[in-house]
Amino acid sequence: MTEDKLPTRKENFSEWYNQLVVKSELADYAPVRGCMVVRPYGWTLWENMTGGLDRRFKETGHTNAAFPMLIPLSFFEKEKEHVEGFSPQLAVVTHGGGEKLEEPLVVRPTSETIIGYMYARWIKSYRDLPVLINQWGSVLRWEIRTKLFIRTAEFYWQEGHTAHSTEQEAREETLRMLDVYADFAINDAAIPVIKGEKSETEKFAGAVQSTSIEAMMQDTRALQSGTSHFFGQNFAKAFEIQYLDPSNTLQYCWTTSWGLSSRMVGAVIMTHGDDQGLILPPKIAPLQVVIVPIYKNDTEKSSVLESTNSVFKDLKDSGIRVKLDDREEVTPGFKYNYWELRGVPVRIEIGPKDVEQQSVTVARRDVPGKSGKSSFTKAEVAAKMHPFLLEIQDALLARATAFRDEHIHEPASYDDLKNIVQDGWAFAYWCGSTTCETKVKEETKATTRCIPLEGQPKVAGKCVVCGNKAEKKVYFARAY
RNA sequence: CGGGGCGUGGCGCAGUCCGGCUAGCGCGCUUGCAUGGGGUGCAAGAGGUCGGAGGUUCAAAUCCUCUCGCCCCGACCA
Repeated sequence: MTEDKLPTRKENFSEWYNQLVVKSELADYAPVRGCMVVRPYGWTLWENMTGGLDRRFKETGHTNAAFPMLIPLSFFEKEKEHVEGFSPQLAVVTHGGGEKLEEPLVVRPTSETIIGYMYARWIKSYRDLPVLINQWGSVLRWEIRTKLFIRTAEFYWQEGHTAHSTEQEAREETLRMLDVYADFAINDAAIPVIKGEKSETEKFAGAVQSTSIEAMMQDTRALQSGTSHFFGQNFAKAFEIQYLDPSNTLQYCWTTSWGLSSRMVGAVIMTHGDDQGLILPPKIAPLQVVIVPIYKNDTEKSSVLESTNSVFKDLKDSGIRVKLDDREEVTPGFKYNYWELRGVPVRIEIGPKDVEQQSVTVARRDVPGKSGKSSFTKAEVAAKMHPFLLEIQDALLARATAFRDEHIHEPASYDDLKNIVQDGWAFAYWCGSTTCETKVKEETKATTRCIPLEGQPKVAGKCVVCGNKAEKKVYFARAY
């Protein structure tokens, strides 16, 4: 375990991220290229995220199930765009039990095909609809360039798959789950996101329409943090997912899928972290409070530990995720840096002076140095901690929102757009043509992120690239 | 696929050109003592078939041949 200083975000944002993930013990590199090991601290963070999502899925009527990891290769060939989109990324199992398999099996890169196959068997009548199933698991997409949490071959996620009797109901489901993702991102992860529709080139392979939530990282690059797809009847026709309607006519279902992955962990790191390390939002932080005792000799030690123990108990009893760092072999200063690197939202310091005054010193992770320190009386710590954590949660969201808004600009011209996307997002009229989109990508590396669902102008304008009539505005940005 | 670079304790490196005692250094790790309100100091330890195979030699981390792996740049792909 190395505890050297991180590079600053300004010096080298990418290197800051790579080292931070490893040093904070969120994750580590696995012996297989492209794969990562999620360490206990990182997995606890992910669990706190999945918990918030899973609760929301249940509230919106979904139930969990599990589908197999291995999928017959032939399944992928049933939907044309789907196979074209995924075949370069597939890992294929050709042997089992020492023998060559009759049909190769694909390690799932996503589960539309196998779930579609099962839905076709289960759905017979309009009375069986809607089917609202979610699956938690991992998937594998072959990747060369990897970055822990952001792009790895295997990653953890959930994928919801639903089938409906009408187009409208399926479209509503897609937007409902996009709202769930946005609500989670904003309120739990304190990440402001923009909901929008993907362009033809950016949408999911096989979808009629893809929508996503897009977040801005501190290097101003965009990160797609959750997606929701409307498939129309594409998969229903490929897998014959059919039902008899009330008039005894055979109909194809309308299906959707939606997913949010462990990439969200990367989003939390790159949205909130600073040069000292992680800054975790209290709602999802594995530890919300860490207590550091300070003493010089045995006399001080016993009175200080008495105080830390009682504060620890008060906080724990009130439902706070708290840790007492009573290690004797490292100094308090070392512990400050250690827990700051790991992003614990609140640090409580208790020394002889605090004991004497029946108080504790409280330091906020999101406000470094003396200005983030204040004093609570010992008796009120537990009562004050809940609102204090909420205040921090709000401050993180406000800071991230301000940062994002400062880096979104509306270009006055195409040249202006080229400048803007070097250090921000450009919000501009776009005619919708792939030609214009591709031109921007080739000349600036920026792609269209999404056509936002909200905040569209009432009147048409001119495409920032070609000058033709444009109905809607889109975000252009460099993306992960 | 083309060009360049690197493999030496857990991590980062020196030593290789010009072969020679027991292969060093920093960080980390273990133990002890002191220290303790912002990355503490001192001392004693543990830990290496020098990427692998073969060869030259009295003697190889060092020279020769083959081989494996990784990184960077370019090409290709999205």
